[in-house]
Amino acid sequence: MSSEKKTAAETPEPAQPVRRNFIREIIEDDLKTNRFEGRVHTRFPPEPNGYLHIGHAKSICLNFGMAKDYKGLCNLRFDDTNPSKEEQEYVDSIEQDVRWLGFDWENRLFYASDYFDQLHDYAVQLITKGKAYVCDLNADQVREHRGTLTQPGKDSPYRNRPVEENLDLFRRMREGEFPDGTRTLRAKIDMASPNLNLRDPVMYRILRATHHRTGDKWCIYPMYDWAHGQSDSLEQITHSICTLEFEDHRPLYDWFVEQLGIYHPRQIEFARLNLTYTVMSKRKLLQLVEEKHVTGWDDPRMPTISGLRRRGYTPESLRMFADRIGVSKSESTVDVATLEDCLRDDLNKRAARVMAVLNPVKLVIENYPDDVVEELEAVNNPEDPSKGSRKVPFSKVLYIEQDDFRENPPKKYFRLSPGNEVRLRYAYIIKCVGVVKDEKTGEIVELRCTYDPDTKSGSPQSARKVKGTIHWVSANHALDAEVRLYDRLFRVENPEGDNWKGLMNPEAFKLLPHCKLEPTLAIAKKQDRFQFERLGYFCVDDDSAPGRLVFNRTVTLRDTWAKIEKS
RNA sequence: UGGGGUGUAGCCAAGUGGUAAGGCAGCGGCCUUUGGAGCCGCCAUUCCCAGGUUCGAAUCCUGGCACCCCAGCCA
Repeated sequence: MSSEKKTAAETPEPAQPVRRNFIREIIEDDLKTNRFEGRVHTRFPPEPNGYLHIGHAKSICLNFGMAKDYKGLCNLRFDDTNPSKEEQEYVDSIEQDVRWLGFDWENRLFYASDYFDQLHDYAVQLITKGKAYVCDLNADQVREHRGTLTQPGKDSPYRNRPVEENLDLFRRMREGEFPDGTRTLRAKIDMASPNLNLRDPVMYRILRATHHRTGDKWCIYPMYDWAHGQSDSLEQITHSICTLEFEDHRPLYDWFVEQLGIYHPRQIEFARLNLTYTVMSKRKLLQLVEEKHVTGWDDPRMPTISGLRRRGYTPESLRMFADRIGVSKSESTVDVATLEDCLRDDLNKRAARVMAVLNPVKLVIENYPDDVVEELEAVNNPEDPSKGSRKVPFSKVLYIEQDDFRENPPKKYFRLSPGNEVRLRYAYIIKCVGVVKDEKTGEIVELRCTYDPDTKSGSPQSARKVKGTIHWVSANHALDAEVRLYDRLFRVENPEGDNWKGLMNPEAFKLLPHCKLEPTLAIAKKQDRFQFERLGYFCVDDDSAPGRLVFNRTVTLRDTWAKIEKS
């Protein structure tokens, strides 16, 4: 975004007509009433305790997207207040993922830990005002005093310590005089509040853990509620967008900034994303990784951004998805078909078409000369003529897909069967005249066909129509490749309950070690994406190397035949 | 049975007192040298339920019901 363009007074109307949502309404209202001097400044605040998933992508698109649409800014801030769970590996992956998604925080990369000193000073201020106290209760005792959902809590016996004593104790907490968990600093609010977050919430706990950025400087660490709002305030955030479960925390968020008398951002909550056939909680994703149910955070079956990237999803398709599903406050589970459609929509326009045979069966054209190789013209992308065409070698011996031949074809089967004709894409119409089987297993090992030389694609006499067109590769020219077929991680829409791991889809990964590809693919580079005609979209996997090609299936094409056959 | 939220089609989601957008899925059809793509059509007499206000209610009022979140020194 260029920095020169902001005429402060003009209404920062979104450039394109965009989908309305309640957050835009709030922002536009705040702009109208000049609540934040016409500024819009958001932030994406991940905790670096795991890899980002597609639910985070929704939040990233929302936060960066709102900032962009209203000519504002969006910060990246790591919420790193719990060193026992956070690691540098995670911050690195998060930065990479946000960037890959297409967003830029420019020079505004922050950490809650940047504010540890300031937060400490703020805490001293609250103590001095009599609004916070050091509590000697241990965790169990604090719980006992908290009361229940229906019963008020009891005041801590340490609640009314003199300010001087609190100041002294807090200093000694910070200096490491007390063991972990023996004391906390608590806000003095209301132990009888119906909102449990207001029953004297803990602000600091004693925790001896090495922080990935501050090392061993601190042995007390701020809690989320104490750190988050103040960080927002320090960064002059206008709209602090978070998920629904923090709605109950908003009174506390507001209470802290008001007691401190500092700049007051506005917290807005929206519903987190759920997707069918997968799990989204960080806890469960971590478990899948640690227990080796998947190969890692970037396993192509994972709903993580790195998994989707490796699977072959594009940033564009993920942004399109975020846009399509919208933002609201009602709990929702989006059909994964919506995601898949976004990918197809994007790649249909961009991905080069190519022919690949995943489950090959040999096909011999009996009346085709033994030693001839024709170079046939094939269109690279019918949706985009500017992508031109390429030459594909054709010869007497080919491979076709096992699925494209049926000895006993069902009704409406348009592909090859004994005595039937089919077009070989970009080549000739052929007829099946024989089937060679393995004597022992009965398995079909070879199809014998004849071709009609008058039907060459593009030739004037090629107008003859047949019902089906199938893809093929020339056996002598084919490249060998490994193809990894991926599908939904779980067998059921909503994998819940204690047995959720038992609901995993054993078919989510299938290895095809010997697929046959047209020779064009020899130059495919990592992350290149293609449409394998009639099959789906595929990308070159990170494991791929020259001479050892590895492709991942990102998503299949829509398959009308599969539907017909099912019914 | 405390507090905070949410209920519009199979799944998302607009709608802000004037007569139910859009997308996904599904279903028909056209077209097609990808059973792809594209195109056309269908898909809520009704908005959780019941009353009420109004000429007029998904929108306002009253009373119910259902579901989600909160009792970490996690975020």
